[in-house]
Amino acid sequence: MGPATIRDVAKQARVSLKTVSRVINREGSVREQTRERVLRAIEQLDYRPDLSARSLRSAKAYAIGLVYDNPNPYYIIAVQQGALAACREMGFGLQIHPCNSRGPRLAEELRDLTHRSRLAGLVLAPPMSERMALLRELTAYNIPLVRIISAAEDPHDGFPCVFVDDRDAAYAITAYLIQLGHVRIGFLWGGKQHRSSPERYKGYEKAMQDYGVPLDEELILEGDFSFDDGFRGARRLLGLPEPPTAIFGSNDEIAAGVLAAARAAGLHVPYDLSVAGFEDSPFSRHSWPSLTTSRQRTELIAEHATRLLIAQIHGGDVENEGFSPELVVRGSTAPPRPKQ
Amino acid sequence: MGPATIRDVAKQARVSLKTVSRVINREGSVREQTRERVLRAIEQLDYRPDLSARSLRSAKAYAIGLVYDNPNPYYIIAVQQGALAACREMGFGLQIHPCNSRGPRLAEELRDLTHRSRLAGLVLAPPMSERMALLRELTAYNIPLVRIISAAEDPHDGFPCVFVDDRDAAYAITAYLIQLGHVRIGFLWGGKQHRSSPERYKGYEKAMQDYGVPLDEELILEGDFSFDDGFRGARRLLGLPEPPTAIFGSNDEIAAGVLAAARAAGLHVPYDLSVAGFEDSPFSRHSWPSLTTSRQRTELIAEHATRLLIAQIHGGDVENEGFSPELVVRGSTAPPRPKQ
DNA sequence: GTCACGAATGACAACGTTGTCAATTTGCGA
DNA sequence: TCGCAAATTGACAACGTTGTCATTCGTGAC
Repeated sequence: MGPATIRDVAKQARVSLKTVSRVINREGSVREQTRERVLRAIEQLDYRPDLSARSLRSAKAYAIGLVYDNPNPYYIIAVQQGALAACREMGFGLQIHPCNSRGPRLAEELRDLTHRSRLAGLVLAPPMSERMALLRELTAYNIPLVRIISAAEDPHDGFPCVFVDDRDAAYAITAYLIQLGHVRIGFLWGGKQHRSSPERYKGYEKAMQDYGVPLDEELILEGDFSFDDGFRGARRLLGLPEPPTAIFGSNDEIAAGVLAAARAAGLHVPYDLSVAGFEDSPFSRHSWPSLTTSRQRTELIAEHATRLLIAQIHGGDVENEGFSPELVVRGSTAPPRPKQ
Repeated sequence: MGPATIRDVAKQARVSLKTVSRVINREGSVREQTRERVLRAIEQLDYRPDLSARSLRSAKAYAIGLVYDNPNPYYIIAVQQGALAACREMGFGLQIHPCNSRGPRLAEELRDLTHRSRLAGLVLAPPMSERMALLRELTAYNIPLVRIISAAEDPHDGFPCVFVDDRDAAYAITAYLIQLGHVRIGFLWGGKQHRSSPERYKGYEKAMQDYGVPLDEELILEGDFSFDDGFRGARRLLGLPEPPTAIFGSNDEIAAGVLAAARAAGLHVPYDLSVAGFEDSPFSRHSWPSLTTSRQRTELIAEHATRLLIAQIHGGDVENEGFSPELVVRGSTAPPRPKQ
């Protein structure tokens, strides 16, 4: 005999199924005395409602999906933690769905997932959250969704989101480097498939322009968020006739690669070269020297996005919300060595 | 009108519900011609069976739970990936369940999870997988489970498992250091709540004994798998009158802390000090110098554990299986500097 | 004591699927 | 052509829950 059912509870408490149901769902219209009898029976039998049966009957869903395609474990774990926190609080389950953002039939895949598992909606992390075509398809399928995206301001494009101002954060880092006295500041791009990459670049560009520092194409290199990109990019920059005195990597992993390249070139960070990253991953704290970077409260952001999704499902008002990363100054940045 | 149901398919194909069900579940006893009509209808209506209804009726579950409490994102992501791979292949869903291994009512928590979400069973990662009391309780609740544990050999204790021979791996690393010529080899423990910690220590101890190298209590320090433990531990060891020429950290994070401490002390790794880690995390590749470590195929191990669980649920024979980590030699180890 | 009315409770159907078992059809030998 | 077993198909109940609606109960006014 498996777990107790509502039927067992009803029998034990000498009430009907429906009354037990009412107690469980706090519907009211149950006398205090009856309620207590039912609660005692639930306690005694260790009864827990079966989510399958419940969502089947009530046509409501009690789980949401978390969709991502991101190689960074720290990011993923933080997003999962945040989403789980919100889910647990709201009594929802969480179904994780790592997937290939370049897959050919992603919309169908997500729809199948949603229907098969009776998901109430989806939280989309970058870069899926930035595919307008995908968003439109999912919306056409009537799937509620909330995006986590990189944007300087509320996009007001009809798709609810939590947006992170990468541009502003990159601006802050660049401005900080400029204020330290740097003029030749290298920039290493992240992956182009993430919208945060151009956003971060725009922040860099804007700060350079605002402070009247000339942009030098030579100091700007493409990449894909990897350690190796940082290593190779830095090696190339440091080999220039007039190398940069500071390098801003689009994430901490790139910056870690830059640190390694600097060390290999015999340069002393931060005195010979300042290095800045982005993300505040443990890398940035444990590297030597520790990295100046930009802290995103990823867990909080994911939690908020999840809450937003659940509110939307409940038919509440849905207000997009923005988060600004904050500058974290550590040991990898210093004024440039005075020219001799 | 929501997603198509089996009823819609039946109507479209002009057959009974049951026949559609038979086609979906490959039960046979359906004429080829009928089968095709049904398949066409399924295709046209984009029908997907509802997992809630299915598991509700068939009393079978189509999802398993993955239970962990581990601060290491790389480990978690790898375990998730492996479990997901097996689940997808077998048509199962995966419910992740990070939890507090020291929680007071863990068994009840897991039972509730299992019942509420109709899970077919649980995959337990360390350290939950090592709590015999917990295992007994779950078994008493009739919850199928498979453990991922650290053990030198099949424990034959009645609880199915996939076991990883940490002891052997630690032996290999220690033996390698000894063969390089090291005699004073420091050992920094991992967290005591993980069985892999004493296992790794035993491997270290056995290698020292086998090679006739005296153990020195002074060189063996406790810790908890963290960067800071590595940093502090190394600082203490390096301050000894007769410091070690090599330090073996119980995981890569500890080893990264050791690297940082060595750098702070002005030592050149590997010439002044050899450092070895454990786990083959990206840390170990991206640190400077890159770390000699031990590679566990975590993803494969988790996939295998999941497969084992599903086989067990299907009532198949369940054979425990062992995995041996392999030694990965990189730049952080070298022969000791000859005494002057 | 009766009546009316709202609160409390219960009977029953339904959600989408599969298990059981009976009904129908098919194929094949006589 | 008929009979019969095997193959194919379908009717119906059931899984555990909640929605709908009817019924019963308790209470206060007359």
